[in-house]
Amino acid sequence: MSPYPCHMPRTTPADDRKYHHGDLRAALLAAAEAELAERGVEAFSLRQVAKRAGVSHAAPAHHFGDAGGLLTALAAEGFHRFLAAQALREAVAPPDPMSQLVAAGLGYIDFALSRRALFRLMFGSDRPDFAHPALSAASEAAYLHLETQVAAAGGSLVDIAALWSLAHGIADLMAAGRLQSLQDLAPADRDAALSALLLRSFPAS
Amino acid sequence: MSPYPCHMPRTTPADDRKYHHGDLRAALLAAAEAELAERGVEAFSLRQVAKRAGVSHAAPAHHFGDAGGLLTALAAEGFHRFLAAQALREAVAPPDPMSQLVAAGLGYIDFALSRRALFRLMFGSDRPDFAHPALSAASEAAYLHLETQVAAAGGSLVDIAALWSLAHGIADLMAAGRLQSLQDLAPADRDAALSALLLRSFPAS
DNA sequence: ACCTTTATCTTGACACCGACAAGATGCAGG
DNA sequence: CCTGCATCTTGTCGGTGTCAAGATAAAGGT
Repeated sequence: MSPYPCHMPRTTPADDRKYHHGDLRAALLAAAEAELAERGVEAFSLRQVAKRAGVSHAAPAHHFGDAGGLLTALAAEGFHRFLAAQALREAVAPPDPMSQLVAAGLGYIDFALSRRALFRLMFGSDRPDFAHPALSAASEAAYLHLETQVAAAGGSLVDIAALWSLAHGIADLMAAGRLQSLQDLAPADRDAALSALLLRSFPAS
Repeated sequence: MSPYPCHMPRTTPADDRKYHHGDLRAALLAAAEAELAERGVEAFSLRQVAKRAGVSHAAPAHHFGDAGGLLTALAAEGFHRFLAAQALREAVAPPDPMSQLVAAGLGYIDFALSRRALFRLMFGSDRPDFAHPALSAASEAAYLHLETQVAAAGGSLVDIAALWSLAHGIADLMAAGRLQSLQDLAPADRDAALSALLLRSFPAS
């Protein structure tokens, strides 16, 4: 009697449930993100992730070491999507530096609201290892993007701190549901209000 | 043979280790805050808190229900200290509304830096029950303080969102160690830089 | 004074969790 | 074919939160 229920191959090539999964690493990351979204960072469970991916409870260890390793990889991936969310806003904004700056801020907030748990993992958790090369590089890239944009708008180091803090504060508070007056606005009005808010970080304008 | 090691009364009246502790609730809150500061929100353990307070692992349940209850009470206490930190800054600041507003912002940041874990529990965690009367009232009081101050300075609802977001963003990012350029400044220079930063949220000034 | 009620705290149990060790399985290269 | 290795499984350990049951002390009524 084989202790493993499913050895026979399936019809679809991208199937799970083979002993050697094929792309378990990616599957675990996807499962982890889903778990994170459903249960939050603080109730995150490695065994639950494994179960969701249809794999034994110790399988993640081989790919990520421990729970922190998985969360580290997830946070790194998160920073890439974070930049993608900003790029999405920048693509439909006027090309002048100031508009691009505001667009990046809106993307920052979009990301925080659409992926609350991931956002908190990246900015409000000690569990990921921020010294890990992959995560360190990813977060560095996000900071660099901000730095470049502020420089293009003729801003200084202080302006970086101002814009970043303001965008981050709005994003974090809204993600926590503490700026309901803003959240209740219609999307268009909301964007306008947020844009006006973000512009305050640059006193010159 | 009694299973309990210490039944005899002690010399000091405020001693622990009696079967009926006397003020276990407060002792647990203090132990919980110490645990929180040492191990962070995410590694917080109810049994560890009980051990630190010198009490059995199920003792907290009677006073707080479950782990969430203890964290809820802790967060509520945190909001009181949060207001106290702001009052400390306001007391040494000029009495004009604008200076008071900046002082409150500095107190906000002071609190986040001196009690990182507690700050994260209050603003970046889902574990406390924010619908609980005690916590709800405490956090409401903090918001009301901000609202009153902004109104005194002739500000609107948007100004509340702006100042709050900026102060919160600075506090959260600094608590995460992500604004090192500001953190490295000497205290006096740091306060000056932060004050200038906070003033940006009011475009008129 | 004694007895009962109630609040407080302890012990014990259960399921779940993260980490480790050992074994099963399949792939790849000799 | 068969040997080596990466991959995945099972089993186990200590730790954790929560519940149930019991022990203890304080309070209150008779």
